Amino acid sequence: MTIQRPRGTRDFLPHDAWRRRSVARSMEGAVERWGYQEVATPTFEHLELFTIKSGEGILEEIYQFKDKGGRDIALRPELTAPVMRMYVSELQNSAKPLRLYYFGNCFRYERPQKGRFREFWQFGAELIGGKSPDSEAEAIALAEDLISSAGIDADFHVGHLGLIRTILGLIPPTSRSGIMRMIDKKERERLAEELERIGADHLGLCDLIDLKGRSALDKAVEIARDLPKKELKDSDGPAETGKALHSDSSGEGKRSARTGREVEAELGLDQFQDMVDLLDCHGVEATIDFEIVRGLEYYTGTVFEAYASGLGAQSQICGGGTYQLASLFGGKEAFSTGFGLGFDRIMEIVEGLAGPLPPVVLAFTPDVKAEALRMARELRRSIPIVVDVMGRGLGAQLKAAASLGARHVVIIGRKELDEGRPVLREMEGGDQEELTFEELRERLIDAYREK
RNA sequence: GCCGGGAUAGGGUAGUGGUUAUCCUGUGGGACUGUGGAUCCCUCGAGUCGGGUUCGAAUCCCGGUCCCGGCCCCA
Repeated sequence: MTIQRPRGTRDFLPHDAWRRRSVARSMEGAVERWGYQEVATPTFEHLELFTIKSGEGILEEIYQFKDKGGRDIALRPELTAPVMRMYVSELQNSAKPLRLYYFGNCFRYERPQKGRFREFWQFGAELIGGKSPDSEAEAIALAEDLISSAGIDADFHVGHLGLIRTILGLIPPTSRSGIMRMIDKKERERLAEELERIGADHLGLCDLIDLKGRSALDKAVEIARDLPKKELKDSDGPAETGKALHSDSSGEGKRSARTGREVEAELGLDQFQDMVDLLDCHGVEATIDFEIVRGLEYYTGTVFEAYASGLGAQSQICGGGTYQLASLFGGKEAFSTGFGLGFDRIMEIVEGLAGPLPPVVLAFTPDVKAEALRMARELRRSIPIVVDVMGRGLGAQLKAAASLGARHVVIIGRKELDEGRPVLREMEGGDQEELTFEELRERLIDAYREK
């Protein structure tokens, strides 16, 4: 009986590995043209790093264990927290903003299904050190560039959490997470019923998350302006108004005295407007969509997601937003915008990639093996060269070359060596010619360039 | 964690309780120690695992594992 792979893991055969590396290289090339630098963090971290950020609830989906020193260790379930941990401990004093990217495997103990595995790869970037419409727009434009560099079309949806958080602040805390879930799950009817039940149906939440596209922002601004006048109808008690607003302290009286414009600014909607305009300058088409909430864990402003065109429910391939995590890990507060790309899902969509180029085979008669190996060594400085290790005769070597898919075979025997003119054989068609070593080398290099 | 469908050589498959498990492809070798994918011959290689029923199980039953699809979840 053979040993199986652990559930939810995959082997990548040469063709798959080549495709993945090829796409990863395209994305790396693209992200580096934006001036981002690669970073790498450990595959495992202290468990605490992830529970601080995401809460104890994630424990059951984390691969964790005690090491031999009794430490609680976790295989990383994502890469934002490790990168921010690294930032806090080693990069806090570098010039801002910091532009970092990463590509690495992550682990989650989940039920595998289409596009979801227990070991999966994330490609992501973080722009650390500023909370400006400019940096948010850059992050989104970068994400868009990465996805298209993989040869994929995606629809971008951008949203903003300021207003939703404020409205949620008017809702009894016990109802909030349920409401959030319904928004996230797009359970519109249940959401409406629930809002009505708790007397919050007049706050504009349903209207807000229905807002899509160009006019969405104006309408959101209207909702925001009306909001201060509103209180919960017959609710069980006063909700913790304003608590969800990230500027921590504002009394009720002061709040309601504000003008609509101030409220709008405080919610960040004006900045969001700027960001959307900048996206235009970046040449990115994105749909404004206040339904994007991304779980609301620690995102503070703009949030965004991307969906691959032409796929169904599994189509989300990117998610990100603006957050403040540095202080959680003991650093000075720093706003950052980042995103992660689901590399495996992208690979499921990518098509039209060729495979690796087959090598050139150097075939030789057994009596000149030593000379053949020397020649192979020379050629290998420029081109992939394969020589027989099975002790096969010349005919069998050619047969093997054919099944490797080789397009060229160099043939040498005593005669070719004596004349100093190896034979180059075109496998397709069977043309052969005798060349000097230098001519041979040039010819092969050219042939390799073309493809 | 839940529901459903699966699992037979490396890949693809046939086989409804009965000798030695079918075929294709593939691997290695040979015909063929100076010219390829053809042909022929030989070889290698399999019923997911564990229990049960039975004189006898790839086949029927139970459980585990893994895969596929869906639910939950998705930082």
